Amino acid sequence: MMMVRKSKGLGERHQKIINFIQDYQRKFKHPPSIREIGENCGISSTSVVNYYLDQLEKSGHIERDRKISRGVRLTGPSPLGDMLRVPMLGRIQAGVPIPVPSGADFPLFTPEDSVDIAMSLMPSKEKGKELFALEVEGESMIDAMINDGDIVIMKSAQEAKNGDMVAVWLPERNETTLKYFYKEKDRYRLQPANPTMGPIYVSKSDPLEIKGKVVMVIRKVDSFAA
Amino acid sequence: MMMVRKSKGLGERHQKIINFIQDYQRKFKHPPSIREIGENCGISSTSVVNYYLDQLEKSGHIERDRKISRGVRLTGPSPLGDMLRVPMLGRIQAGVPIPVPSGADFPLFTPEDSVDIAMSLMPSKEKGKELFALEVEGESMIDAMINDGDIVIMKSAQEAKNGDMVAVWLPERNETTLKYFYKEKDRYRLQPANPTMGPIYVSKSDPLEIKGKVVMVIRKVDSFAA
DNA sequence: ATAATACTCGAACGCCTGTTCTGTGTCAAG
DNA sequence: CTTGACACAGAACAGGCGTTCGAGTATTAT
Repeated sequence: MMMVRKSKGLGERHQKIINFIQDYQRKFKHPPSIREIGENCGISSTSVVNYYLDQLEKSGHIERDRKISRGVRLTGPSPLGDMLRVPMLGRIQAGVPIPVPSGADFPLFTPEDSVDIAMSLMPSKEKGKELFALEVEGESMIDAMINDGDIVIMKSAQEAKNGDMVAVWLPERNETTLKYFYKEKDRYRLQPANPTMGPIYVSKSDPLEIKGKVVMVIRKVDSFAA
Repeated sequence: MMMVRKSKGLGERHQKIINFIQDYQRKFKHPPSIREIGENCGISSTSVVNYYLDQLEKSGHIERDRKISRGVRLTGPSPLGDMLRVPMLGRIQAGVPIPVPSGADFPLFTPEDSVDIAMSLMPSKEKGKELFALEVEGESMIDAMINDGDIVIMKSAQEAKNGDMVAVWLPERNETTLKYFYKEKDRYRLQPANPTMGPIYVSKSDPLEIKGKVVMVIRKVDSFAA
């Protein structure tokens, strides 16, 4: 007869160890040591922990940097990953200029009022260089498929290529708006994202300030319990 | 006279150390040791590294678990944090039923075709319980302020409260749609997110399948280089 | 029963690592 | 010049930590 007990997948201890590593990493931001794993999983010998760690490594559940302290890490669902912390600079309203990052107030850490974005979601590799976030207030951006409460992640920019979605300040209209940007013969075409709405044309001689390119839009559909 | 050199903020070495810790953590998934910091920052003595680490700790840039190996971690921009990995189940199209999670095909890890969401962005504490992501195909959801290519994060659900944004399958119309859900006297009101568009009314006697609640919408404005 | 395999423990070895102490050179204030 | 804060190097110490070895127990196959 074959063994029927638990030879197939992960044993109870394997799972316990994986869970502990995950919890420990989440809590202390660094991996546990072999002895710590043992103490918290009811294993009294470091060699036994090493025994299971070897198995978990072979089965692909963890990786190990041998010889160095706390060199274990989970491989699978990546409980921790690279993310950007984008500062939330303020709100956009139609009639109010965008509070662009005034320049060198960037190294200031604002753990609050910031948005975390998973690196894997960032389109280009504009790694948080001059990214900032704004919350949309009011429904003035509705023609850009952006609603009240949405969060737009923007990259600071003064110029734009055709097809970029940009935040522009139109002095003549006294209006901030988000539109797709197209340079035409002798004018700029600001195309709403909503295909059912028409574009705005701005002569090249008229003032037009590009504030930044939109990189991402996030809408949290709270539906906060009533 | 006061010192004018660099007493104000962070010195060159402070910055270098912070950057190294960040890069190292990103690369190896665990913090560096004091000696590793020294070697990579041009510091030949561990005591000097410790010297700077103390300063960075007092200034709040890092935290330290004393006495334990590799117990340094950045505090500010949180290069690593808790995030959810939501499986991307497929695409939504107007005339096609939503590929809901058919039940127990959940523990399968799909490192590809998944979306990482920062925990801090999740509205409620529906911690990845039955979350799944869908990519919107076509412009059929445009009345829900959702466009082609958008990613919707949904929570599996068969019922909904008033005000929830839900994905519903309307057998009579043979249509999948995202709408705000309101239960009225003898009918359901499906309100588009776009205020300029009118609602759809469905009699309570008519069939209506709620597939899930929309938790978040993400639009990546690629503007992929032309 | 015997052998093989899986699992567990304890201890010891030795490198890794954080901490601490002593010493040196610089620079500005007194 | 002296003093003292500051930046840095080097060495030494003590404990942390991964690794390895020997041995014991239980379960299963032969």
